[in-house]
Amino acid sequence: MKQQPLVDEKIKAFENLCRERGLALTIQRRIILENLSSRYDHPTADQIYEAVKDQIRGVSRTTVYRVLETFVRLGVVAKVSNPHAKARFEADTVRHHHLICLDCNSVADCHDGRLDGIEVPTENCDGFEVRDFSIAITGLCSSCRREKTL
Amino acid sequence: MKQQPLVDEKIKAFENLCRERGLALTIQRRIILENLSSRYDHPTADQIYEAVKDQIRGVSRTTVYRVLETFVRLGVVAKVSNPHAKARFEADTVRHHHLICLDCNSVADCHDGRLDGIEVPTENCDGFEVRDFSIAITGLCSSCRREKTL
DNA sequence: CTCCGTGCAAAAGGTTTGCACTGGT
DNA sequence: ACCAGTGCAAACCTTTTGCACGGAG
Repeated sequence: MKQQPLVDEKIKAFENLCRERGLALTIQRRIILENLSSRYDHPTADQIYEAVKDQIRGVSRTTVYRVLETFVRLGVVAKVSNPHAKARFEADTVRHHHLICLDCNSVADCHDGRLDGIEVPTENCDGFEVRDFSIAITGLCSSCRREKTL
Repeated sequence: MKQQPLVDEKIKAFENLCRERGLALTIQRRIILENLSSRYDHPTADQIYEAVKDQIRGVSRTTVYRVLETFVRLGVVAKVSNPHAKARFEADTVRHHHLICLDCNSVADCHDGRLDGIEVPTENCDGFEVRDFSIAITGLCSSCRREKTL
């Protein structure tokens, strides 16, 4: 689990954002953000639903989808690109990259300073205005690698 | 449109692959590959279906999905990661990167030599075995940018 | 001639939408 | 008290699957 302080910060920042914009700080939003902030994996909407349904009496899958969509729109969480159908989410908004396993489809984070300095062509590509970038590294995660050699 | 020679090469390579592996070179496979190889965008399975259904009498959506899956398995085309639900495909197998528009969700290619030299940490990340990588650059494409300033 | 590949229809997810109610501000 | 946010159910859309037929090797 991530350090509690990080989760608290995230929640606090979101509380402020809600106040600023007059958004309702509902139990659903709070617990979903709390859950997503405290995990390392990149859960799908459904996995988040499974995780929070015991904490929020009678929460619906629909709400999870809507809350996540709101978070994405606010820039509080990110939708992770991956080559599979399901959308995956993460609360880490610091620039980092993703290790995507070709075998088990898991998505792991990779914070590596060496990759931060990469210069993305800002002007060259047909007038495209660069906002951010992320590297998707595909390969085999350690556990799938282990299985292969067995 | 891409230069015709590129399409021809792609088809020829696929013909050889079929011969080698004893795969059937059906009209469906040929026309779908021809279509995907000749376009610059990153069409969804459905967009390809729309494009080829007039050329292949009575083709079914199912076939398009299955043919694309076959191509991906053979490494002839790639499934592009993007932060939206639908899978997108491309026939360009040379390493390159993607410009993803936050506004219109379009995916454009970016071949930039400066990005080819990037050293991805091969050993650091928890025993992950790196196979390949691709950079997803998010921002605004030129036409969406133009609209915004209007 | 033999199967692989296809078409059809139906199922299986994942995600979105309309509407009425409820809880946060 | 007002209205954004939620729950429910149903719709929607993409993708997958089972089965029988037909065409490529």
